[in-house]
Amino acid sequence: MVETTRRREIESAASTLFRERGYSGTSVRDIARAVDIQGASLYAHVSSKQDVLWSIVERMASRFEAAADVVEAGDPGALVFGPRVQLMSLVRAHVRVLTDDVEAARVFVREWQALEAGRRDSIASRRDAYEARFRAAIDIGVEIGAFGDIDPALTATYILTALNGLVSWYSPTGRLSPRTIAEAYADLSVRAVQPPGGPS
Amino acid sequence: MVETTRRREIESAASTLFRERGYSGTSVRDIARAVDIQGASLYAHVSSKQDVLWSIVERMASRFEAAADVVEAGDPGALVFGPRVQLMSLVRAHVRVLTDDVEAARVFVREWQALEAGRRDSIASRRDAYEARFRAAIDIGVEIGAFGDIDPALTATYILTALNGLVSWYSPTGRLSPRTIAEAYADLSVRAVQPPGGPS
DNA sequence: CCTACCGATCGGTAGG
DNA sequence: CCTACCGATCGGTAGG
Repeated sequence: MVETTRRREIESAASTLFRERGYSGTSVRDIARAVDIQGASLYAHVSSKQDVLWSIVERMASRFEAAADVVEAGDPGALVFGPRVQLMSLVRAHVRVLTDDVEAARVFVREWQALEAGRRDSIASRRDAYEARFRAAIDIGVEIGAFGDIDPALTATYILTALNGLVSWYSPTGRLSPRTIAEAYADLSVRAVQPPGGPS
Repeated sequence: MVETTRRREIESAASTLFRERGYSGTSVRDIARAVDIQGASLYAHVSSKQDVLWSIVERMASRFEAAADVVEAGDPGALVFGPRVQLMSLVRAHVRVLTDDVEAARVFVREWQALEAGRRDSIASRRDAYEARFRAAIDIGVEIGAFGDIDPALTATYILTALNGLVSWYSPTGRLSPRTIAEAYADLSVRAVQPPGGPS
């Protein structure tokens, strides 16, 4: 369980399989076959099937958090342009993480509930905290009147589920580039929170 | 396999289990236990586990189609008020079907890919046709300038995935009523397609 | 709807 | 990383 490249190979193969068949629809032998070893040999690299799922989900959770950190720390325009720009940046960052590794992203979005209780709870609260960052931007926008009179929590959920929906249709070889999608989704999201008269 | 009420009981119990653990994470014995019979006895009512999934998914597909039929046939205002009202009505109808039976809706949204190839393809094309009805409303709005300059296909996907996201958080006992959600989601969706200057 | 049973496969361990 | 193996469980059938 030391050699990192082999471990990554396994996680990558597992991501694809978990995405296609789900966590419980994928057997340890399926994963082993995908990396051309015997089923039992997989345990030379991982300690359990749960362990593989955890690695994938945990890594993706960290990526989303790191991307939001960059947005919140690095954008000097946030204070100038306010919640509109902040929300658009968060959306673009989220889409970028999703499209950077759709296989793993899909596992994160759809299979995290297959984690054992303790780990599942940990991911659940990290997801809540992450969603709160979107909610915060919307809160401010509503307060200062830059956004319409919307429910911030419900709106954050609406937007985030729309973004996460990407994992069920996006393909790197599809007609739309990650950039195009990120821009279109940022526009749609920011327009959804607009006040009736349009942006000021 | 005649008695309808028992069959419905089984499908309802299966919906809950499929929602919680996924199709492949649920055993035939799990379903049987939920309706208090022996595992093998389930086969007196259903012909296979796939069969149960199919019944749930097919029924939900029909409900979505029927709801959209009502919107398209029954609303005399559609011609007067145009694509804005049409889109809002489609959104409201979709949310209503989702909230009417979240357990089954979640199975429809998340487990239909566990169907065997033929049935999966059939559902896939019905989903495409359904999404096309949203796309059509958006197409018209863009053409006549009621909506902004957006990609109708991408926008329809954005909206529909946001709506379907409901299945991962909605609870009948939660703080938000189906009506409140339907109205908020219709507003958010219609604002997302708005032209820059706001509605005319 | 039950008991009894089927072959196949499951996640994982032992011991090299 | 392999062979050999473990007990448990899988979806489903036979026969009543």
